[in-house]
Amino acid sequence: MTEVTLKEVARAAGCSVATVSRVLGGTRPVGPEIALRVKEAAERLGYRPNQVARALRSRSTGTIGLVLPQITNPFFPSLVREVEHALHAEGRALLLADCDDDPATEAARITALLDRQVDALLVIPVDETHSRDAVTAAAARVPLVLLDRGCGTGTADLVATDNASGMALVLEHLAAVGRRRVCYVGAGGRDTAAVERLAAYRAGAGALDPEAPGRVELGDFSWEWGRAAADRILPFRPDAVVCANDLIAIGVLQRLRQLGVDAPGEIGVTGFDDVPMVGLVDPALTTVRQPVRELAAEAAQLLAGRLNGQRDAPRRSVRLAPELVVRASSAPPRAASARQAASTRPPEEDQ
Amino acid sequence: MTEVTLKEVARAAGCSVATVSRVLGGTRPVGPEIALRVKEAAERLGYRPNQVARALRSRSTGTIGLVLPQITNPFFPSLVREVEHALHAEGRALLLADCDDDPATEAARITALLDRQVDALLVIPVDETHSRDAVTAAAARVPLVLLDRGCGTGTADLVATDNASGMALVLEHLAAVGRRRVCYVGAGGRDTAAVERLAAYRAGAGALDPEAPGRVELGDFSWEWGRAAADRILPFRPDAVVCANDLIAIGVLQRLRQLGVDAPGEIGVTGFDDVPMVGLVDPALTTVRQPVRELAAEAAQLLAGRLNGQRDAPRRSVRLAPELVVRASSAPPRAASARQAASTRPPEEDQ
DNA sequence: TTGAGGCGGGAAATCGTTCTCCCGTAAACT
DNA sequence: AGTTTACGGGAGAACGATTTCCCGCCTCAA
Repeated sequence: MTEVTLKEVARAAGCSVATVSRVLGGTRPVGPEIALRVKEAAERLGYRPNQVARALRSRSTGTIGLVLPQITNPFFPSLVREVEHALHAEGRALLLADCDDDPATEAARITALLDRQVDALLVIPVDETHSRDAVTAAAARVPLVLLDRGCGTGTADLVATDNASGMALVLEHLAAVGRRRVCYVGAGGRDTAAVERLAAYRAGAGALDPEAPGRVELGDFSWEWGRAAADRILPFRPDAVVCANDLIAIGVLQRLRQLGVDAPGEIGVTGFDDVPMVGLVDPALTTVRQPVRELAAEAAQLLAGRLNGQRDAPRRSVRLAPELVVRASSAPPRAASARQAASTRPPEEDQ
Repeated sequence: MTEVTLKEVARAAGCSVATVSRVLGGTRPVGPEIALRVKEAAERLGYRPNQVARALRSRSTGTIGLVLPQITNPFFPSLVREVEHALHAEGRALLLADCDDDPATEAARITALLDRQVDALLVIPVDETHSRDAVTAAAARVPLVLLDRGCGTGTADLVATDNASGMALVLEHLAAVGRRRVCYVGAGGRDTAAVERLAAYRAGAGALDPEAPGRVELGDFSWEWGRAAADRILPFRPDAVVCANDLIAIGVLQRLRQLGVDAPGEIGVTGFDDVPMVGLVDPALTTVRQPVRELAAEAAQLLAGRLNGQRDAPRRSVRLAPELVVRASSAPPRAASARQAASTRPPEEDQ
């Protein structure tokens, strides 16, 4: 009554375990009358194959490890959700590991997952440089796809948002609504999200104003930093603040409001990620939406490919284009000329 | 070079696999010189025990399944984080399953995890009634702890916040700041969070105002509903709105501001959960903080107990007391008498 | 009629552990 | 001295599936 095994099904169906395995797995043709008896017996006994035994024999657990910096970072839950759905749709399961933003914990989690014989790993690295050793070591043992963030170059497959083009979209948009005196509130972390967005800002802001690439304040990805940064960028007298993610942008907006600065009338603000909570700030935040579902789907597909023999295909690096979501926080400034305002679509209403 | 097994370590150390297993597992005393040779060989070869084989033999995977309604619900990430840390600290791993708020998916995920031979399950049920069958069936096969939400009575162990006392704290507090004309914006879902909070409101609100228990609007746990509900409760002319969770409260606050209603001057608002984003609304939200870490720790400990033989101990139901966090959104109303205001601690500053 | 080939089915090896026997030898007791 | 423990160690049976052989039978062609 405890656990129905192949052997018991075999006895009930009056045949050998090999035959039962073949019927249930469809591995080899089996005579129709025996096949029926087997299926019936399995059904009647409520047989469920033991995945552990199956894994031991076939050297595949059907399990994928996901290692991420901090599940409490509001960008990750939706990504985790999509990954979970993509994997379960293929009959795989997800082992989740949270690193607390600490590279040492990350390394420990990775080896723990490898010990559990995961078929593959999805890793969102904590730190571009400090994560590298653990990631490359792991990539030598199982297929490994870096997700959302890179980690050195060429160490593993990568599926991430194209941060550079996202930032370019933001800068183009700001130019279109007539903002020139932009500045940047970013994160000083060594993860690629922080690094690439900053680099893209520096590369693109010069087109708006030669001084703009220099007007940069770096902290972390929190709204507390956004609040603090607001005070530090005011001396620049900017007409737009480009933020490295939504949390920072929200903090900036809050502090500006507190200081009585009109946004977007006086200063426009943009974010990055389009996390759910941008829907509740006022003014609604213009931001760059990461293609979360597509990231997850692409990563899952890449993994599936690696697991089906394409183990030694060349490393792939997939960049998915993000989408600019224009909302109220970057509406044309009060002082904008009529020409510019007319040539621009009005920001969409707060959803 | 692919995978170091016990057999290879045994050969390198010049002894049998049984001995190696005993040395590494500490199962039985082994002669000191052989023990040293074994440890050295294992170290040198970089031996890592295959957890799958170990699981098959010892009938324990060291793996725990966590089944939750929606990881994108902002209350869950911190809970998941604490659970993950608690489990990894004991050398276990976490299989995560997201149900999309759908009982059918929930049932499928549960059986998928059981097929994977999880040692135990943590379940945050989607629906008090529709989740019941799957949960009781699963509880018959492995230790199962319901987390944060119940599911019928007596079907499994339970670790949750004491919603009733949390709601009581809110009502007491509102009384203390001199608010009487309260109403409730809740969720009509069949999960216990919704049900218990509503019941506690109905039970306690009568002490403030005989009419209060009747002033109830039910929707779901979203801030969209909070916005909509704000319009529906205004005809009550309340001086306080008690919300079933923080998202609803945030929506209510937003809509009130939009309508030009002064909060907390005219209407006080309270939430429930203390999710991170309450830090960024204005006025800062008075809410009930769930003891997330303690919930996770208690659940992990309960599981550990069940896994160490106390399989048949009587079902436990642990309720942890939440804590009222007083912030600006429930400050005494403008019209409050000096007597009441004086007898009340001023709301703490926005953190 | 007979040998080759296909096909349905079973026996048993295998995956990498853990754990139960069992066997020697040395120490301790009668 | 003889018998019993105690103990260190090995051989091998599980665990529950998959998979490789191999065998008997039936069919078809020579």
